[in-house]
Amino acid sequence: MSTSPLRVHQPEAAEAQSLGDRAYYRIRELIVTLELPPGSIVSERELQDRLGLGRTPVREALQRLERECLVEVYPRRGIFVANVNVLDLAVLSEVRRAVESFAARLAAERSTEADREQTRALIAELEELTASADERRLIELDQRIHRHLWRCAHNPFLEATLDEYYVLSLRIWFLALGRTRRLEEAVREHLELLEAVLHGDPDRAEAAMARHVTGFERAIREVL
Amino acid sequence: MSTSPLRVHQPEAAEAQSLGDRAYYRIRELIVTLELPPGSIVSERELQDRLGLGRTPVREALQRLERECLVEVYPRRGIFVANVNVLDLAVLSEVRRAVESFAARLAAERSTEADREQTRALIAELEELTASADERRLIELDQRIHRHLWRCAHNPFLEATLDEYYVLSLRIWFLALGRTRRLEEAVREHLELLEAVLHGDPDRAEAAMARHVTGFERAIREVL
DNA sequence: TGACCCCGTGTTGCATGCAACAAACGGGAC
DNA sequence: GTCCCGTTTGTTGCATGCAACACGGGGTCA
Repeated sequence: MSTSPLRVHQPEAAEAQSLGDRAYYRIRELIVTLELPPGSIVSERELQDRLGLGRTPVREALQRLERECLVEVYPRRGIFVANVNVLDLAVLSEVRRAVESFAARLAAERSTEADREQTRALIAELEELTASADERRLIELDQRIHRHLWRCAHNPFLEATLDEYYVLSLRIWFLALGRTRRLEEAVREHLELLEAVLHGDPDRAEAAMARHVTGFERAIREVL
Repeated sequence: MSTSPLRVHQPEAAEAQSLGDRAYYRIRELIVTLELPPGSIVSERELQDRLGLGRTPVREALQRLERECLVEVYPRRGIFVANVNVLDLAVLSEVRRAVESFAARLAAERSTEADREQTRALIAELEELTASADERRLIELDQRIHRHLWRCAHNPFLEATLDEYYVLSLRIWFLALGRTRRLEEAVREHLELLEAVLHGDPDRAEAAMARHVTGFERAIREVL
């Protein structure tokens, strides 16, 4: 599992981060990939040993994760990986549908030529992918596509907000991993979405993203 | 100044919070109300003395504020209150316009009877207020209105996200304090907004909120 | 006069120790 | 057997100490 090619995106710096940041990204990945499953207990001490880090960085990371609803801290009792229920999925998808759609609209309006270059590259990747549908690879690509679109929107606040929501969604996706059967759909949705952004069609991009998020929600809910 | 009736809303618990939370809310208020002006340097040590708290809670608060773009930490050099420029206002308002509008739509769709009761109370307050227009009182009321609407939307993620954005906007409002001249407008906008929510008219609520955020942005930009 | 170096001071990053509290356990009384 | 209570263990909240680094000032040398 730890040799899996799949990773929750760890931004930019390979090394340059503080220990607190590194702890954050590593623990977050453990949670999102379900290596630390929902409801499980995690103590600061255990994470210190597991990550080979001191207590301060681990604590910083956990506080951050708490604010992002990935763990729940019960003072002097323990820390638990947040549970997931179908209601969360609805509430979360509702916000994502609105905000991601808006970002897609902006992306269609604001893509620079460099942005479009990358968009074309992603489209090419998508077209190659269709046949050999490995879901983990699809997750990784989905992630890259969303992140790319956020950047194309050229609004850092939006980017940060969507990243937070995306991580929560991604964990739910992992819960459903292997039981969903809509890869082709997803690919088609992405293609239309990217085409719309590439051609600077905000309405179509917004609608395509809304459909994509809705489709994602439905597919997950079916098997959750 | 510290006796001002105006406060950045400090959620629920009067006492029950941890020291870290208390440090967070107090420092945030200092920053939003410009008692710690943009660009000024704040050291952990100084805040410890000022708040009478230890270093750990202060550090936790500062890290949180850094993630929310209220301070900037330069490792081993110092911590600065984030600067504000007109570009930030545009980028921020853009997101707020989209997300607050969406929340207003949901509020119109989902208000419970208890919610409507409070909405009516806020409308009454607004109508009384019109004459004696004290801007600080207006800020306080604006804040209560927005928070109320978020709650009416019944989506905790949305609420948290909008709170974060609102605080950033509020600081900018403080920067322009006393130089804006659109109180009547704001009141009218709020009235229409609340009426639309009260009567369960999502389209009108959404549009009213979009106008409100846009109007706010323009009014501030004029004097910034 | 100007450039350079050394070192003192201030800052944050991180480790660690102590305290407060919550739960679990065990023994005793009934 | 059951209930109650003291103790023990584990957990996080917070304070504090040390280290690494950045900057500034003063002195030196050219």
